[in-house]
Amino acid sequence: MNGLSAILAPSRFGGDDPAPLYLRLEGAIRDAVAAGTLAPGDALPAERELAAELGISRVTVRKALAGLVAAGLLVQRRGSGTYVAQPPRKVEQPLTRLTSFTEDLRTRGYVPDVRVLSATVAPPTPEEAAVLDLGPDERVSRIARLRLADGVPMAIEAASVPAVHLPDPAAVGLSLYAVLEARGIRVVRATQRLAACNLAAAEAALLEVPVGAAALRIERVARLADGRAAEFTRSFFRGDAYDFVAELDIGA
Amino acid sequence: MNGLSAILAPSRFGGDDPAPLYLRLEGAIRDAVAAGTLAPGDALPAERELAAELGISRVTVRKALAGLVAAGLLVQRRGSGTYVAQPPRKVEQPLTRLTSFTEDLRTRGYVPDVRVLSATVAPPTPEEAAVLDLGPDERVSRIARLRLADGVPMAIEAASVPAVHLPDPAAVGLSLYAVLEARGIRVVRATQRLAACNLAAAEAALLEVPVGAAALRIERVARLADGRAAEFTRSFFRGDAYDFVAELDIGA
DNA sequence: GAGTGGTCTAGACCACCAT
DNA sequence: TGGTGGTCTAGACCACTCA
Repeated sequence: MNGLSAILAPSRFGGDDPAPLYLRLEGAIRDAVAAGTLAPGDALPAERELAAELGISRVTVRKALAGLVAAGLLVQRRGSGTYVAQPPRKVEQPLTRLTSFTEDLRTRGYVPDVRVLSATVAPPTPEEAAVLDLGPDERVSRIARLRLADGVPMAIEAASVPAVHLPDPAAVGLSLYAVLEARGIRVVRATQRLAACNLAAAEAALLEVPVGAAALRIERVARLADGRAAEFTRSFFRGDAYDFVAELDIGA
Repeated sequence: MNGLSAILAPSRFGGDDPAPLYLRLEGAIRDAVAAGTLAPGDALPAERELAAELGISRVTVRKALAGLVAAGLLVQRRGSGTYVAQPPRKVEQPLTRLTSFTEDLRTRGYVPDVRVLSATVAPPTPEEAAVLDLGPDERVSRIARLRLADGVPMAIEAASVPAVHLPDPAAVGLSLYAVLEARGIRVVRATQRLAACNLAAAEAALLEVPVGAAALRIERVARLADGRAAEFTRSFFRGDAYDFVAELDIGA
């Protein structure tokens, strides 16, 4: 017997609230987490136990839990149980400077790390050809990396660079710009597009968040002093772990 | 009889794919939309019909559809049916200038509109008191608005301003800054924090997107020339409808 | 009134994790 | 081995939409 169900029960249950059962259960658990009755790391009663004690079906309990897992409030581990999630530390990043991810994290006291997911050379996709201004007979080097802070996945970065600038993408470790710089390629400015999206299964798995979790999708085109595009990068930053900060001036 | 089920069936069904049924159905529908077999606005077969023709249960069909609704690929209308979503036009906004939402939209060819959700004067919350540097005996004016472009909800804006600057929040229509300016209050710069989040039920309903849809949460603190904070605004921008663009210079 | 999605149930089997 | 979450079923009732 676990007393938690008893704690959850009175708050929104039993009344003649017309809201769906699963939403009432969701709200009750949200309240318990907000009130501290359920602390990060705490295990919830098993689904079957919750269902039995609340007198509702397990499917309904699962629907409530699914909503909270999608919201990042709970974590479910198969074979183990359901737990209150640890709220991650937020990382801040300035939006108006072209900074090194690695240095950025280090100066903020995190231990940066990177995992190279893939490194290939291939003909450009139509999108790459258009953005990087490449002919169909030229080639692009692609490097996909997973960025971590203190061991926690923070972002996926997939960069495309004309192969003439980066013949060996596998040589890239922490910093793409360091490798480019060593070859005399200096990026001086970039245009960044930023939007929110729900993560698909593949990206969610890499970032260790539930499918559908919110992320920032950032597309960056970096250019040389002469205006030629030298890099196209698409990144996915975990929405629950990253804050971007911008200083704005008054517009015209 | 609707031929769509027959079209969906062969692509990933029937094989001994070990993936869960609902994920296979999700993939099949994704493929059909990507291939154009299902075009935006098209109605899908009814849930019961899909279940019957595919020989699976309606609960499983619903789980697959729920994933695609959360991803923004489908729209469900109670009593009517399930439809392929219309991909919305994306609005671009520069991130490095403090611009007027209304003017911004107008110059881009949209018809801007606003709905005032609430306008109140009240004692500050602890958060407002800290950010706006208010004493507990001072008061804040709050104005919550829904921004629309061509009639489509784009963003929710909840602004808090010291009441001495804005005695009558109900007087604010399209532009908060215009009202402030008329009283001689000139905002000259702002700090903006930007993160991705999954929308809760209340915000999702206002923006007419499914619960859990990705949004940009932007918190802005605007300041006067003397550095005093004059405005604190928290906004939620639809992730599927808004792109923020920033020009970056090379960092130190 | 017929059809649709929204909710809910009771029960089943599986894969996985812990002990 | 026993408990956990993950998947799936067949059937039910409701509220809503649309003709």
